[in-house]
Amino acid sequence: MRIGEMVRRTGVSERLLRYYEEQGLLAPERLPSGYRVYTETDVETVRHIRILLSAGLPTAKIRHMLACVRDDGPGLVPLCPTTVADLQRERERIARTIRDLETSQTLLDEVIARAPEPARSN
DNA sequence: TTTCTAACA
DNA sequence: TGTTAGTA
Repeated sequence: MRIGEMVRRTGVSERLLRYYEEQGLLAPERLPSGYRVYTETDVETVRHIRILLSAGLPTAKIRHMLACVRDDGPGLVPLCPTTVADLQRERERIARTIRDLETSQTLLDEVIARAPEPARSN
């Protein structure tokens, strides 16, 4: 199928589908005209990409992860032995980011709390 | 009409 | 990411 149908099937915009290709996440074949040709597998791959992206993984990690994942309907299943470790590492990275943001939030709360009454009316 | 690339908002 | 221009 060409990109138009992919947009309908996946709900992902043309722009984004081309971007995923540029990032090495998809590799559709080309017609002599230069038009991209996608397969059913690509539709599935886009679903995986969306899930991994929602999980906060960068496209570079997703690129390696795609070959190591299966889809049993309800969710993704990590296959390669390194995949689980990679996911745990990402989880830790996210946890670290959350902690940093909480520190920032606390700092802001303290500053806000010291504001004179009239200025705090937000 | 649909898609492509490249570049700008 | 959206949008746009000029094509094939």
